[in-house]
Amino acid sequence: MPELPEVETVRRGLQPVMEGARIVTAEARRGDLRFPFQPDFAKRLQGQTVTGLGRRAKYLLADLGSGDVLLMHLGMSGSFRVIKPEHEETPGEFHYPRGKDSVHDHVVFHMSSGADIVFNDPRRFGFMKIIGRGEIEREPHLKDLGPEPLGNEFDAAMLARACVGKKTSLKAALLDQRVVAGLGNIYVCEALFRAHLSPRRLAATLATKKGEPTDHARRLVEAIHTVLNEAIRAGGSSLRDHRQTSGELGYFQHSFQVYDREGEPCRTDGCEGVVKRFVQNGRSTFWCPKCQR
DNA sequence: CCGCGGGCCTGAGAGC
DNA sequence: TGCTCTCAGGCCCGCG
Repeated sequence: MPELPEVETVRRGLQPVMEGARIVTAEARRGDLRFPFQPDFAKRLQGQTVTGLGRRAKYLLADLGSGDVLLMHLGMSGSFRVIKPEHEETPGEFHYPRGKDSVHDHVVFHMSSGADIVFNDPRRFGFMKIIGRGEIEREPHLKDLGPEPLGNEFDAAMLARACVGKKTSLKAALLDQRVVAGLGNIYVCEALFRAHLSPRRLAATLATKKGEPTDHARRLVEAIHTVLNEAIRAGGSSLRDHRQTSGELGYFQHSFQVYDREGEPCRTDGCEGVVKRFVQNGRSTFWCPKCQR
């Protein structure tokens, strides 16, 4: 499921009920997700105050009062939902479980705010892991990540530099989290479309020319900024699993220009092209061969 | 070192 | 209805 806009949507939904609140109890309702839970995972969270909730690429990081950090990843199908108390009730009163469809509810946090936070992940490609704050830079999942696409350091010069010597397609380069961290299949397709660049183009063609980033690199950075910001504003894209923490769907899928639009007309003004699909590195690429070069 | 293909899981949808 | 097949928003690993 989740690429950067979906994860950021989840972060914004969880922040008000997590930050400043205490995890009264945590439950891991099975032994593993993508990896086995650490021994005493739930116990180590019990009683911890969440002092902040951040995001790095597609990872969520909850800072804990103990100085530890809870690292969370949603995999392909992970989602969080917040179950709020119906009235102003005594904190400590739990509201979960609820509903029948809870087989894939794998982790539950009972918060001192009165909210229950439920992590659901049918495919179990997600994971949670507690690490020390000092270990963040050495953490294998984080240490090779490239720049945040919406951060200050990600610009045309940086992208151009990252493309130097790349022997792969532009599509594959943008999916490579070492080049830029947070894009996935949808937003790579959408950004390439908006920049009118072919997913088949060699990544190295964006590389720095005589110390100056190419216009193509500038266009692409601009397209990435636009598409991510719009998607965050829309609460992400809901194809099947993604939900906002309120349970509402995101609605950026209605703004897709190419993703999942095979055979439909290109939406570029004056372009008579048709959206095509083909497989690149084992993933579907959607694009308009007429206006993406 | 780099780039690619397979594998990890479950569920939805298409086709028969 | 029910079976089988393909495909899905991510990432790790092993191979060449």
